[in-house]
Amino acid sequence: MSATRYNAPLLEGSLRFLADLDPEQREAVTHGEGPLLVVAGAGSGKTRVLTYRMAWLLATGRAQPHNLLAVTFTNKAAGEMAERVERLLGGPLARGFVGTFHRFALQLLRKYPEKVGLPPRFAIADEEEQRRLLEAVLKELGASPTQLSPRQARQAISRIKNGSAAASDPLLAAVFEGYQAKLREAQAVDFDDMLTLAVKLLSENPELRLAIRQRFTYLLVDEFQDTNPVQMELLWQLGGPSPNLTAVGDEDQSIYRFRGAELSHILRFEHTYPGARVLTLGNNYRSTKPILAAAAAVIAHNQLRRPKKLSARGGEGEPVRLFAAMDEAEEAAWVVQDLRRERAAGRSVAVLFRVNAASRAFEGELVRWGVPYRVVGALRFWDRAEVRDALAYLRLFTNPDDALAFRRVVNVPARGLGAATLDRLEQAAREWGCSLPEAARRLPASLTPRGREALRQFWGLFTELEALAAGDLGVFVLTLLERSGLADQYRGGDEEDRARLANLDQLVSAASEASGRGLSLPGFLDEVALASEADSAETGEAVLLSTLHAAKGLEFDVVYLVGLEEGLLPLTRGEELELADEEEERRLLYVGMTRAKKKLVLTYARMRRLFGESRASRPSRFLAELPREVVRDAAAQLGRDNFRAFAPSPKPAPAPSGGENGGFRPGLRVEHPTFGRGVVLQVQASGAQTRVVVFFDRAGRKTLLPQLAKLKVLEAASERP
DNA sequence: CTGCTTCACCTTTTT
DNA sequence: GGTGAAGCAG
Repeated sequence: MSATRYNAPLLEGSLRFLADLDPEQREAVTHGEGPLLVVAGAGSGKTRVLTYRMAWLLATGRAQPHNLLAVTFTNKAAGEMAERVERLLGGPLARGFVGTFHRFALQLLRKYPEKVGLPPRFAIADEEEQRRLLEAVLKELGASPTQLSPRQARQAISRIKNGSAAASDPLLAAVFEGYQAKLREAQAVDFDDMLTLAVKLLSENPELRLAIRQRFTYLLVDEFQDTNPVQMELLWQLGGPSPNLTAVGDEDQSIYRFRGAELSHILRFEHTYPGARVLTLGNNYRSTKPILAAAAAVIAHNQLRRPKKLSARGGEGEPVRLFAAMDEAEEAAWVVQDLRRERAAGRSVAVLFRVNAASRAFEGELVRWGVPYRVVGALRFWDRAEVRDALAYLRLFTNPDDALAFRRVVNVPARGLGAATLDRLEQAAREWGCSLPEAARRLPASLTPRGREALRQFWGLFTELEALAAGDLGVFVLTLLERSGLADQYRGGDEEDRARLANLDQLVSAASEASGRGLSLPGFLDEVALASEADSAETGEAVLLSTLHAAKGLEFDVVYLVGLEEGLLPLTRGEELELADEEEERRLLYVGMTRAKKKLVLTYARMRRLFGESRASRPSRFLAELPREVVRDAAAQLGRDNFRAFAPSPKPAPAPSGGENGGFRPGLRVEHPTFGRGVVLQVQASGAQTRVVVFFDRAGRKTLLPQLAKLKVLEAASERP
């Protein structure tokens, strides 16, 4: 089938959509060729700009659908974006790609596995499998858990793979190597491998790279502030030095540093892509003035950002509300009473918290009052043990050499194939130089007669399933659940067992539904592996309970941001916080605050039970950053908690802009003899010395003494509050 | 080999 | 308070 063409009448008709945009948005949407960064503050319509830009590119004939490659952060965002573009155009986005970096990478790898040395049906190792492999590697290397825990190793390896760290430690290097070997042996890749291998694929195959560049002539990236170095490299492979790249992002909403995201990608965009255009969307259409003023005041304390102004187009509205609870129970009770009133008034409501564990108190309270709610970020459906067992069977069916899947389910339900049998199989696999499942198929002589028989039965199931492979996936999965005994495990049990059965039912429905969309079994498994929690965060009638992370991109009439306490937001593990970490915590708060359209409530508890035991807690340091005039009860509440005294003494306070600090103020473009050009982030007056924090295009962030550093002022920055 | 009990560790945040 | 590994009896 040929690509959809948008003919002239439709074209003219569709350009009318430009009238929906404000001048800033229109400027971004109608940008021609070359790299473009759209700095889009919270609620400034960035998704609108991205979708309208895609529509504009199509409607003006610059691109055909298959020329568009749009990358979003979640699958859900991708779905919404595609839908909105299609609605604007009244036509399908056939063969255009709209999805996550990972999905794009996986698609490439599925198409050309042999070019990067992968077996055609490689598996995707989930977190638990990663941990298992790492435990084994660490054990083999004789590393004590105090040296390097599997968890630390996983984090470190992930950072190395996504390019935000190097393997400098010898032990870590050895673990890395052992881990990769085991992954390959199991014919699996982990999440980070998808990206690194996609980069490898493109960088080592010039003809393929060229073909892809010729096909995808327009690149669009959402949430650009959360890209990590490998993703940047992938973009580079896809677009080269002067791509038609539209990057949309906001450094104030970067909340994935822990996952390797680097703020410098957005802050240094013009340097990475010389000649790039940078546009700013400065109108916030989401929140009322008090909400936005409060959020802006908080985020202004960050140094690693472009100073900018976001003006509220919304009305005055009610002040931000602050509530101090005795403990987490009172916090939940108060919030639920308040949100019941809001719901009665027909407003959408969310409760946001820093850590998943905080949702429990609210769930209890909501159940008590019969308020419908949805939890995002709790144990994901796809992560439930019974679902994973079933998926492992499916994986093994898809790839008979998937050792990780085999290991998971040979003995589920128990069929007498325990540790001893697995040891023998492993031994045999080593001797024969084949995969573990392959050894199990060859039934080595070392097996006991019972083990042999059990394995025969086990494989018999797969033979039986062959006959159904071509049919409906739902039927296939249902048969699998019955014949394997997975379902029987939970029959006639307690409430928990019934819940498990219900989950398995849901899996059957999901498979059936995927089948209806034309997905094959491998396609279904890939989709499941890439599914994220945020994907399921529908904003319906129910109250949404969500982590701050998972709430990014959503909006609600009323937002309750709870647990604003030292140690919880900012989250610390005992030790003090580095500046970069504190700033990320502040951004998290900012993201949460800017989800609110009409009403924002911030709460904290003086006593919180975390971990079984009760601990006295202090209000978050960020509360001291709220401008009192927009916060109701602030003086009373904070005064009662002697809050100012609690607030840790801040770093040298940001100097008032335009002050007497040698003529430097945030936002100024400057030049340095060694570091080159940059922008002033902050001016610190401490004693007689003035220090200037500058973010250099090439050299990154530096703190300088301008008296010594020969900093030259280039120009006044465009935005000035 | 299984299923039970006990014990340690844990907690960010997620594609 | 929850999970998962380890240890032990049948």
